[in-house]
Amino acid sequence: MRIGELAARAGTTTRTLRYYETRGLLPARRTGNGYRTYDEDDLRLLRQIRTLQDFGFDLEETRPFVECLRAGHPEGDSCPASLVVYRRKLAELDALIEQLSSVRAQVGAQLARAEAAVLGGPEPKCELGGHG
Amino acid sequence: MRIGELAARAGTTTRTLRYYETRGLLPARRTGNGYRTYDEDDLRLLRQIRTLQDFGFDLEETRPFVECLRAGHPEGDSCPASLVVYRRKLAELDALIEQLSSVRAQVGAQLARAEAAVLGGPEPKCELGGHG
DNA sequence: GTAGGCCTTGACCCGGACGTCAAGGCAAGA
DNA sequence: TCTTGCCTTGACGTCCGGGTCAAGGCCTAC
Repeated sequence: MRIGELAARAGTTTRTLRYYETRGLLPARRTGNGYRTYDEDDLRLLRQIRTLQDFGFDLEETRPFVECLRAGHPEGDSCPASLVVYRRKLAELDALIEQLSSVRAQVGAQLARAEAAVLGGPEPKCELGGHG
Repeated sequence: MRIGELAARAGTTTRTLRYYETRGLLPARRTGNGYRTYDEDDLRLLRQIRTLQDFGFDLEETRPFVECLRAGHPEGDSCPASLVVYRRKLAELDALIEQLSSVRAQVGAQLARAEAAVLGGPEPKCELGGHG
């Protein structure tokens, strides 16, 4: 199939596929007139990339999965390198969620304090340890 | 004070202050020779901006707080517009945390599945299992 | 008078994942 | 033949918060 069909079947754009090719992630064969041509295996690779992208993996992080599939393994995560990426991503997610939760708590406290100030006058000035 | 001193006292850079000025967020008075000049109130505005930036607010979101202070209110969040930003940010944080938690669960499940497959699953095409 | 440190504006650079033209080639239908 | 639609490469734009020069002005100290 050509680039337009592949893009449509994967729910993405031709621009994206050309970009992946410049990154060496999804190279294409060419027909006589220079058109890119892809097969069902390429669609599979592309869907692996897209799934991981939807999870927030950046392009480089999808590479081990793509290479794993291209090497003939049944799944993109059938290789140790992919598992390494999974574990690193889990650690990143945990750290990020923790940080965001902390920020959420602080912003929530600020909002509560500011709302109280509006209602009851400018008595408390600090976010912690109220007195008086 | 001039731009270098203000930057140093706020723990930021002169480039950042000039950038804020282009955004209309922290305009500066000028001396006869064209140098920017700031006072203690500007330092206060700048610190408000930096605090919110550290929380992940983008620059535009800090504007209501800055204008609130500039209007003479005791705190940057003493104005309704600031509270609106607080609430919207809380909603964004909640949505983001929820989404990341969902992704975290899915990635965790994928990792568990892939690890199980490596240990005992069907892998006729390769011998990643190690111990057979 | 000159070295050094601060200041000015302008302009380009970074990353990530593409979007959006521009100019033209190729294939198929009416 | 002409139109339509898909394809090609190349190049620039986007978002965001600045970083990093470069060329030159201002002020002070020695």
